[in-house]
Amino acid sequence: MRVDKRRKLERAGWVVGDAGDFLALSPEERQFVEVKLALADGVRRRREHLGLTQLQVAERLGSSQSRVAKMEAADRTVSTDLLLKALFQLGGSPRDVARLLVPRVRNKAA
Amino acid sequence: MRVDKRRKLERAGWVVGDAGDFLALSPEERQFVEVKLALADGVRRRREHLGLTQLQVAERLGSSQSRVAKMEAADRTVSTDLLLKALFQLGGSPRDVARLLVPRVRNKAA
DNA sequence: TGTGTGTATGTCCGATATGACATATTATCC
DNA sequence: GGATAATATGTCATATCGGACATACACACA
Repeated sequence: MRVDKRRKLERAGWVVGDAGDFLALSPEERQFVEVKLALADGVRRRREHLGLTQLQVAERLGSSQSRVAKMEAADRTVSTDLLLKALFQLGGSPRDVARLLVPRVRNKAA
Repeated sequence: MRVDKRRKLERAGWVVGDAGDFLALSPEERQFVEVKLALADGVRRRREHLGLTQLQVAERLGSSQSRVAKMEAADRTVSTDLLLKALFQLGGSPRDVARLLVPRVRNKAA
């Protein structure tokens, strides 16, 4: 696992093997986290693509800036439901979501 | 919209235009429901493919038969988090999830 | 340095999801 | 019909989520 990804996980509050070098997550948990991170990235990318601030997105979602920040950080307290709803509210489609989950040719970045 | 799909939505508890003929959902809500139904179908298909009963799946998930039934029915009270976790616990991958979301060539059924 | 703008983090309380249980429905076999 | 197994539905107590707010941090620009 790359270091930046590890950092991201840690900041998101997931329990990481302290001394060692790898996650103490079961394969299933790892996949779930992977999905959540992908959706979170999708939200951020979509927001930046639209040239919006977190505050503007929050208003559009009927939420708050802090929650949007947490969405993008894949915080433990945000559900995939919330991430999906945010993505759709920002113009995404189920197909877009599917693309986020599959690193195929790597979506035209950022 | 096909009738069977409509039925499915209704049974799942989503508000459907009573007299009329179509959903009173915004496009975003519709997309979200679409995703949820796809995941729910995925759970059922995966369970059946494994030849398990809802009770057996429940034990594997540390949940209950009723909850599994609700998952497969895309009940309002089940989150996409739960559906995703169930799919992974049943051997699915993020890639599988992506496939569920895109009706491309229609996954080899059942 | 100070001011402004955007983002991150921590906490609280009301809202929703979850496992558990009871009970109903459906299907199959005798 | 009765009996059994699988699935569906309704409710409840507790756990988790979500919006709101305060506040911290980061980075400009003057």
